[in-house]
Amino acid sequence: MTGIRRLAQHLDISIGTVSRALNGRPDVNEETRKRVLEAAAELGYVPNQSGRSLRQGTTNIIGFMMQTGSEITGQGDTFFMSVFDGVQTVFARHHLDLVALLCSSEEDPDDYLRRVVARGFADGLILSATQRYDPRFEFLAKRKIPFVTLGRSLTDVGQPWLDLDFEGMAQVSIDRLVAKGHRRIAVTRPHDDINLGYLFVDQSAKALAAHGLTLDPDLIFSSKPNEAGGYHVAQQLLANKDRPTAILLVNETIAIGFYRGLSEAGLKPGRDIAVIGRQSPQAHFLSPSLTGFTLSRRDLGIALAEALLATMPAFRHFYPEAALRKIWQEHLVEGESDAFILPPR
Amino acid sequence: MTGIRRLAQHLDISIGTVSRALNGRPDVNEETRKRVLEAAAELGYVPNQSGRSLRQGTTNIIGFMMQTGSEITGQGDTFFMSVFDGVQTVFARHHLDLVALLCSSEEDPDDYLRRVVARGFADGLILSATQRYDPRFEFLAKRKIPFVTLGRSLTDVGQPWLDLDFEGMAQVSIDRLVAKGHRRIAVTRPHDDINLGYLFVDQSAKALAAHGLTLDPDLIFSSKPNEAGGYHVAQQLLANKDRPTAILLVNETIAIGFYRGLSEAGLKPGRDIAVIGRQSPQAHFLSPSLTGFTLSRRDLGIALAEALLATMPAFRHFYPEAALRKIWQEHLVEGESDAFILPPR
DNA sequence: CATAGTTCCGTAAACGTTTACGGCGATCGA
DNA sequence: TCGATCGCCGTAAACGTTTACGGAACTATG
Repeated sequence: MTGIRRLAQHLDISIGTVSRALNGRPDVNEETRKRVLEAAAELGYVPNQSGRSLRQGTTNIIGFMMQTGSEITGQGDTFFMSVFDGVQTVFARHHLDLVALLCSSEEDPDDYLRRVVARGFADGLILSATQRYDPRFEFLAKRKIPFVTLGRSLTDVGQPWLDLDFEGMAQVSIDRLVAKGHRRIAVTRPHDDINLGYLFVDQSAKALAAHGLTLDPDLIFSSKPNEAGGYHVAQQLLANKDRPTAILLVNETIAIGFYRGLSEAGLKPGRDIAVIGRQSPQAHFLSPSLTGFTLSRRDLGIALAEALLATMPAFRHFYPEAALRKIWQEHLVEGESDAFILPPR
Repeated sequence: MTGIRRLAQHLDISIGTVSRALNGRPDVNEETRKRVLEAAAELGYVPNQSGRSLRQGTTNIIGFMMQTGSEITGQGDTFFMSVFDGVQTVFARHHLDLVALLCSSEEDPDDYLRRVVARGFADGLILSATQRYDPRFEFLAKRKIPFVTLGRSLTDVGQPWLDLDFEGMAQVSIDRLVAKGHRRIAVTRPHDDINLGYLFVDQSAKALAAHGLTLDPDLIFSSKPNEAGGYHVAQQLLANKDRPTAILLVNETIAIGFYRGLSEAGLKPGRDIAVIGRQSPQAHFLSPSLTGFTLSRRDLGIALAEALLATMPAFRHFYPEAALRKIWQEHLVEGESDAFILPPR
């Protein structure tokens, strides 16, 4: 309705000049630029996205792909919301918009991604929940779509990634628990093929080995990354004939269910068993308070955005020294849940 | 690259025919349609969204507007994710895609919406977190953008809405607590101008009045809709000189923080105070278990999608009898948190 | 004063679709 | 047999931008 044509007509100049004025091109008189901008504001003109995309093959949209359905996505959405906020502060500087691309639980993620790319939805993508082997990487690389992943994978196409320091968390946790006398330590891992599970379990085993201990395969508990999964972990733990004295929870969201499971059996974290997990807005208010790792998700979002832009030709020069690949250290917040010290034998 | 032109050339027919074949137009030979579809699949052709949108002014995208930043969005983890899943099962039938439009916490929601609309992002919108008076409604109505809201508002432009039965929850909760002997009952409400807070508090007062009781203004606790808010509520409650014997928590996510706050003061829900809240995946695993209201969020999502499509001319005839406005009853799941019975005086 | 350079602006061609319009051959009805 | 109808298809004009190109007016330079 209020296209550029109408705006040009209203100002009695050509649409070419209007476009140049709006896009900050140098070859336009500053005086007329001012007039154009004022008129645009007055008439509430905003360029039509379709027309612009069609012409210059760019959408000014970055998509963050995630999966819906409570079964699959267990990451609390407060996690992503905080990350989003960091991402957006960077994008806002470049007039980029962030949208969440929601892959239904009924659709195959690879098919979904194919559709997104073919339709030309976004100029760049952020992928999360990276699988151990993730075919999405190769697909995007072949199409030369800029993307960054939140999470590593054994599939490596040279794209930037950021990840949390799961190895570090395993190492620090094991050392800490062993120092408190624990020798029989359980670990959790997500039930699916998400990559972090492998990293965490492997490093836990290595850390134990360094102390001359082994990771009992019966003490590796798989769980869905949600509260129900945590409850199930507690049940697995209780069912073990030689009950472990400590446990590491790799997922943020399972702590609540795990606490509940223990409580029903009359056990209390920090008194009857040592628990180390991941801090989160929820876990922070558990009782007894959870000892766990944390980091600023907002900063993570900022880094994610910068890493992505650093690979996009149009924005690369803004971020010449962005960290393209980085493992983010988390730091341990001490709570009461790992207060349980095993008496020396 | 692989545009419709290339596809037509490969088949040696005109692009017009190709387009008609792909779009299921009647005036094309079934034989050639088959050839076109096969070739399209073979070459991996997917119509460019920008070109299509530009031509027919439609994007096949529905946007769900939400706000990022942990301060603001406190809706429980998987609440939206489950709703999304319901929405998508309906949209999938019509080749509509759902994306979450993420309004940064640094941007004014009204401005954001203006931009979204002007750029022609989506064919329809779903709004949540409806304010008591919500200017977004009038803006969208004036532009004739189809939209539906998850939540009522005093602003009413005739759009469809769905909402949870906050009045019913207040009524049932109050009746239940009064029957257990409670006379001094506290309620919570969100700290901002979101509409549900007014509904809930008003109805609570009415329900109390029906029993000859009054709602003490000092027992209306405002809180941010997150765990920290719940903790703060507990502190407010403990600071009250004439401590209430029961409390209603209107937000899903505040229960955990509230439990923690009580626990630090040596109080236990169900033993020292009666608590009724809202069920959620987290609350389900609280200990003692929370008595609270729940409903199928997936069904809510389905209804939301159908209500929206029923207002869109292109889809209206598919949903002739969709509920355009409906208050969704929740049902009470009994837990242990309201077991506390006040001895008769 | 002539020439070259600069500054600004208008013109028009793209970008990839969809769709109104018209046309051609074939079929049908009388 | 002839006109009308029908089925199918090609042509070309839109949709709203951006941008390469060229030109007009002015300035600087010799």
